[in-house]
Amino acid sequence: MQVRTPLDLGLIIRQQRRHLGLNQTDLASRVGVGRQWIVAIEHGKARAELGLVLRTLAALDLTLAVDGGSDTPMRKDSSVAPIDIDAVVDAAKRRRP
Amino acid sequence: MQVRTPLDLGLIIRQQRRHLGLNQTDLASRVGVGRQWIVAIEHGKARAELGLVLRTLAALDLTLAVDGGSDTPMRKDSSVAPIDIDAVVDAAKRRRP
DNA sequence: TCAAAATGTCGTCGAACGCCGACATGTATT
DNA sequence: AATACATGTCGGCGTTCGACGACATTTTGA
Repeated sequence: MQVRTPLDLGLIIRQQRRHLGLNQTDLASRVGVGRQWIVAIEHGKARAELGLVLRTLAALDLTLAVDGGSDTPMRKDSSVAPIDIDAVVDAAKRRRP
Repeated sequence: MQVRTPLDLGLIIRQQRRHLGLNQTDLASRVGVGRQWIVAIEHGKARAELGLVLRTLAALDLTLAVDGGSDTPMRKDSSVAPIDIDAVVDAAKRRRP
């Protein structure tokens, strides 16, 4: 499921919470936040703490993933290995000798 | 790329920022936050605002996705359509008549 | 229908946010 | 070596968070 806005996240959380048969109070104590925080996040609170959000997803057995950019690089030229030279040089440069 | 902790997110952001050839100041103004916020998030700040995080990912052309739970259900019995009865009933119940 | 449970909202409070400007250090380009 | 740029860190400031308790409003179940 795609997540573009805080509300997207909130709807997913609510759906999964109900899917697991939990009420807001249950989930709140499981995550370690106040019940009111659950209410807020499910309503798409934009200024919620990142850490609490991640803990909430974990408590609901949901996995978060980021894709795009350097992951799944352009497969147009399939002959050469998908190595990002810039990234390699970059990484090598900032390694402590 | 999997995201389990705020630091995971920070490392992905940093990598993608460099991949796009941006410095922290560039990214900050692109997202609409202070440069210090970029510094913090790349270091795994747990209490960062969700909304700013999402805007940052969008600014970096990264996509966020949630999977698990009711999404990608068990494909063992491939004959029947992958409909979650509970979810359907649940949705129908809370529709305004 | 009625009572219990779930959900949404209010106000108070200490703590932390994110912004800004200014340094300090590191890095690279000449 | 010297300069310019990138990154990390500090303190001050106004704003907002999230916890908590209490209450209002659905929603559920017998």
